[in-house]
Amino acid sequence: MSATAQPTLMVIDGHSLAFRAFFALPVDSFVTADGQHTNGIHGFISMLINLLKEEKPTHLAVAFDISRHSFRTREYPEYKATRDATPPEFKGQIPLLQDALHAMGIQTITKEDYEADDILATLATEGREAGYRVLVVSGDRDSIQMVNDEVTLLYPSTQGVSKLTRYDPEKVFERYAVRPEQYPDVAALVGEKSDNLPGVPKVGEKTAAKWLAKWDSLQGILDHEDEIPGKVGESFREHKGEAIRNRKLNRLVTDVELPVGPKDLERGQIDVAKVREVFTRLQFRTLQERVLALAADAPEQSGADEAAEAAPVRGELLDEELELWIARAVEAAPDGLALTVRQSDGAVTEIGVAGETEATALGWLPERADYAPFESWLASDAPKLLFDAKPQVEALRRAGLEIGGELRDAQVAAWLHRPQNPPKRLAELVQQQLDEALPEGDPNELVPLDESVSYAASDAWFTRRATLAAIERLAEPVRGVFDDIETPLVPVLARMELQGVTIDRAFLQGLADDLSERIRCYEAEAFEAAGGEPFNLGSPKQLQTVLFERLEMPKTRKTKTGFSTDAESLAELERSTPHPFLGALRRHRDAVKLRQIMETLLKSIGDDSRIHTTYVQVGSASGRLSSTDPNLQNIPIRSSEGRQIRRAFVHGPDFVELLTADYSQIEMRIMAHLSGDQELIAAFNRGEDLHRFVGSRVFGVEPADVTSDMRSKVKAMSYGLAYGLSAFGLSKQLQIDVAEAKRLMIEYFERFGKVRDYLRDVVAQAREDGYTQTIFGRRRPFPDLSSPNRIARENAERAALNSPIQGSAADIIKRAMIAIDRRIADEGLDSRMLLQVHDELVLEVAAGEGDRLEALVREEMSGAADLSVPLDVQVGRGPNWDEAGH
DNA sequence: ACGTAAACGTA
DNA sequence: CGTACGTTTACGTG
Repeated sequence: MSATAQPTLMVIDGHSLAFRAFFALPVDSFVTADGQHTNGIHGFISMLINLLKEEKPTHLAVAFDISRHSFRTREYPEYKATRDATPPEFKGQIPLLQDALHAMGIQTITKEDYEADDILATLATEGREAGYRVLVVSGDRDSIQMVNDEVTLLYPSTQGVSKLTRYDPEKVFERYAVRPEQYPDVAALVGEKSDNLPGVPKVGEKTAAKWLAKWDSLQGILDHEDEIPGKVGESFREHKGEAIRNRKLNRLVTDVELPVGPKDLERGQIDVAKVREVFTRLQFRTLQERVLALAADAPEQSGADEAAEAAPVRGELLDEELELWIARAVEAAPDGLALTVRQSDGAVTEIGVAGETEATALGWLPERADYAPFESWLASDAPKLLFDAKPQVEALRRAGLEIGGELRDAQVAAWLHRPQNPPKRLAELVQQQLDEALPEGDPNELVPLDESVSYAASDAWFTRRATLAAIERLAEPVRGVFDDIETPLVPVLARMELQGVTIDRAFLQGLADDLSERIRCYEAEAFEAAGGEPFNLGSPKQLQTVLFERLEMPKTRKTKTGFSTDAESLAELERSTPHPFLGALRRHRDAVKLRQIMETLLKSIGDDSRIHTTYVQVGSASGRLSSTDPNLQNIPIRSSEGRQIRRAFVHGPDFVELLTADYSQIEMRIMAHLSGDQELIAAFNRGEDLHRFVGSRVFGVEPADVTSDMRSKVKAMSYGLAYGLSAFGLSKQLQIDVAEAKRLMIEYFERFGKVRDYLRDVVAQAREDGYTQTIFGRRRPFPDLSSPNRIARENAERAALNSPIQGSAADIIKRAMIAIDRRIADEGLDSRMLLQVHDELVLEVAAGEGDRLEALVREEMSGAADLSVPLDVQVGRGPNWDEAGH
């Protein structure tokens, strides 16, 4: 670094640049393990490093606003009054950024009652007078007035924060056609929307520049205001007050009293230890290296953001060599080796393995004996680290390979951190956990040119490091969920998926064929009723034309694209404007929906006559599983028509029946437990009909006198409460007026006050902590609880209300599944667990095992949690899912 | 070819 | 203006 003859002072507006970076970088890509957003900090530091390298300032300071208030807001309350509140994700980034800057030996300056730009203007003025070359870095247009021959402004382009435009006097003139010191006059005339400062109507930059060219300054224009012709002239004379006010406000103060002057701002030493500490906390691995490289005055490592250091890959090993390699690797890595299984059409093709110091890969061919050491390690109870373990484990099982030991899944660990959006690919996890870019093959290259690069080995290498990092960062109770619930669940789910459920194809096909026939009838009926013209009944758009134009029905509620034709709206129409078309349409809709479900199921039946769904372990933010390809968690049950579909779910040839077991009212029980409401707890312990009991309290009658109408109202309310139901929502659901719904709710909370207190406290606690927690320690962040956006905030409140309840129920059934799976194995039973539908399990019963299995399932499900209320389990058995249900 | 909106199935 | 999901169809955009 060559010393420049003239010292260079760089002054930066910290707030405005961090804010720009915040909006330039995706919020979700920069979050620490504990949920702190860091995108603004990342962008700022990254930009700063580039500036230090390119501009080599000898003196440096970063100025921050202390608050949104300054002498300007005191004098003119409307100044900046329309600014949106700071986004919650930005909150907390500024203090952390200041920590990072201090660690880098960079001074930060604030001044009560002044904005950062005033500090910059003061330092720029003092610096210039003291003979410095001055660089001002700011995202505020008012900074343009500081520019002169010695002071250059670096202003972020509209693109992002990485590109800065240099404004010297020539550049300012080129852009605005005025001299820098005239710029505030332009701004005063034109106005500044973001500061809530309207200007003179009809005056834009062009007009302002023209006037200033003629009369030099706002004062000059005022002196000649009568000479300005036309409408613009009138406008100016009418609104000159605004311009004068704006000009007062945008004048930067150049003599703020500061504790430091330019000479005190010589760049300090980087505190290496502190940089390590702060940057590690922020999980900025690459930036940390870049900063430390800067300190060592060494050339930077070639941008780790673009490509991480390649994995140390060992060539293919066989027999004794492999045995030795694995033995050493296991020895050095008690927390597990990583595994990556590559497959093609469901068959294993290559397996990568990674330890502490090296990774290797095995090209997989069935029947090869030289991989025996690998197979025995695989079957051993040594822990295995994987990203998205389940499909890989299933491929290994299909290849006849046994896999033992804990299956620690990095995707699951990362999901426990951020259950809203888990990493979908390994590359995302690596970026998130290690701040490195995963080396990847060119996706456009069908056949890799360089066969020597094994991405299986490389992926395993990065999987290992990222998995350990993700697990390490789990907060203590969440770590418990990972170790005791999610990790043991992985092989259980894999078994369920591999097992699949048998479908009576002929029966299902028969149902579908019957429906098709009926659909044709309904369709003809509908066209007839609508005037004979055929159209697409499945098109909401065409339907709207028919309903609201041809048949001139009253308009329903609005949707984004027109008027709703959903079931509820059509039901209202049937009440208000009966018409044969509506009935035909409803029957058609119902039948088409059912047939669609049947067709989807038929298409997914495998050669083994079974459907193998995929359970997505990271599929929900609450902790539930989700089911895809096909979704077996939304098979109809409410209508008798729909329930027929469940008759197609049968036991396989080696089994004798299906067994279903479900928790009754588990969410209500969890609410009773969490709230500690003694009356509710006692009712559950007495084994009463809950809704009847609650109904008797709410309506003040004996339980025996609770009518079915009272019971159903109370039932709807009880369930609704756990979802954050409002009086309005309840009134709509029960078809009663809002006042009555409100009365019901008040009465309910009168009787069960602890429930109300609990629901209120959940949200309050979540707002404080930033997350909710289940009974077993699963957490879900809720940043929007402090959102200034009312809609977003209220949505977050309802979700927060529900999440400990829904999440605890998910924890409980997962624990039961693990226990049942273990018992089945320990007791050597041949029966199998097949399906999970949130509060229900479906098992396939082997001959002679029915009673024993039923007892075991009851025991493990009701014993899955120790609550202050019993966990009641309903069990049924039968030849198919419908008859096994009750 | 892909994404979004509307609709609707489950707990 | 009730939480959590997944799938299909229509229809718009490339």
